[in-house]
Amino acid sequence: MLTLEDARKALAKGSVIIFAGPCTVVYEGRATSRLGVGERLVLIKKDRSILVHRPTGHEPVNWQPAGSMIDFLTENGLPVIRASNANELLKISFTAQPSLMVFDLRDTAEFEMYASEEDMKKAVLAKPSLVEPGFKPLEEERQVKRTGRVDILGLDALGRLVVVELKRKPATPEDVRQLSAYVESLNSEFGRKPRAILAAPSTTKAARREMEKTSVEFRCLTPRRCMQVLREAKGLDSYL
Amino acid sequence: MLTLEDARKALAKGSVIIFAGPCTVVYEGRATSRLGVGERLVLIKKDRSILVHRPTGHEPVNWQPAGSMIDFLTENGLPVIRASNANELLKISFTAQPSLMVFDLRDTAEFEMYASEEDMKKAVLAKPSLVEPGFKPLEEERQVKRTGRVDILGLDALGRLVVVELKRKPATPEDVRQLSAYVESLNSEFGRKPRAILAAPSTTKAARREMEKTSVEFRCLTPRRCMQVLREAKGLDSYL
DNA sequence: GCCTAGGTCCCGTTG
DNA sequence: CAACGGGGCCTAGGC
Repeated sequence: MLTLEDARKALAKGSVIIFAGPCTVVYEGRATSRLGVGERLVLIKKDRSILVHRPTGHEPVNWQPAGSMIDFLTENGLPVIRASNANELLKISFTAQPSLMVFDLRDTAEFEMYASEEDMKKAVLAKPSLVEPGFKPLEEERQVKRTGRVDILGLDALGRLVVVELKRKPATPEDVRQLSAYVESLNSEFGRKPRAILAAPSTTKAARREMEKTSVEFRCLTPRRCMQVLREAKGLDSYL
Repeated sequence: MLTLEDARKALAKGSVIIFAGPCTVVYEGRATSRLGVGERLVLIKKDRSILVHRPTGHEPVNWQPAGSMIDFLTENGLPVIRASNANELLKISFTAQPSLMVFDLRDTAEFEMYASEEDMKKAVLAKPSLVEPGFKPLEEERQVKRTGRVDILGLDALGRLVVVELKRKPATPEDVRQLSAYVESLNSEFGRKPRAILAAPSTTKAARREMEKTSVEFRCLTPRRCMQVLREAKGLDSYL
């Protein structure tokens, strides 16, 4: 039978802890929440992130991000977990003795994710015609100066400035507004409107309406196609 | 020693399952990911949501939302979990015998959250002067017709139409664009520009610039203040 | 430290 | 069903 003292030691040692049992949960911070008695799992990781999971749902019902201060207390003979940081407090009060499990997890593997918006950008830089024939991205340095608002700056076949926004999901009116706001700021800076191209697998209807109003152009581009292009480019690289 | 057959039965019965052990994870779907060998916790909930947790970090490294199809297989004498839905596949392959835990969690409690944007709206409807002296929200019916884009429609002390956008966090340029897009659509519909008020605890600098350009007004309003007003309104209700 | 943008975001609500 | 916006979003990157 593991005790709170075991939990303290395990956490100090860098283990992962799970409590399983009936509890109530109170949270005060950016918002406030209350959760009555029910049986839940409480995960405490070695970085002192903490998750309260109900028996359903992808998302934890309550949590505290990594780096919080974790205290194990006893109130009325039952365990209480306090997880706090500068502005927030999470308090988990068990209403019966929970079971306690300790895990020593070694995990140093790298996590690799593909088909992100960043990958789409790499693909377009490797093969600019994905945007349109004759499209030429500006050199990296001039890209960087404009970073943060637009994904790719370039010139079209006629030498006109083009701002390209990439989306891995169907484009929304929000995406269109973001792009046309950027066009406007370039316009007032240089006195000339650049072309704007929104490259995404599709658009919502409202986005399409917004595009017509603001003369943002749509170019169909899927993450899948971009990954193909990246594979081909890589294959070519290793061949050469 | 629990077996995969036990896991199948537990899941069918509505229990929550945790596997703990070394595994690799492959995901194919909206994106693609690869995770090499490492020791992790795999939670499978009764709604067949599934979470793969590494020893650090609030977020699961891989997952599948509720309702996926879960298969427990054996490959080379070791357990494999396949969690799939129409378009996505998550495959967890253990590289050594994992431990298996089963939990029967009863949890029917209601989760209550306060200080949401919705609560801010309630507070303003209870005490419209939170927006400005003389502000009068339109009746609920005329609100509803306009729902989905703007939080509150009302009239100011001079009878002018006012659209109010509430935010519980510092207002961003995106928030300003959203509001002014709405103002524009009302303008082209009625031929007259309504006033626009963004009520939030603060604004980012870029948002402030965007507000000046588009004549969106700022009103400082915190979730905390709104909760006070709601408590007072409630207290008054129970007194009357 | 603030601020911005992405995410397999998830999730609820509405048309 | 798509679509739209909130969230204690979290997290990574820039400045």
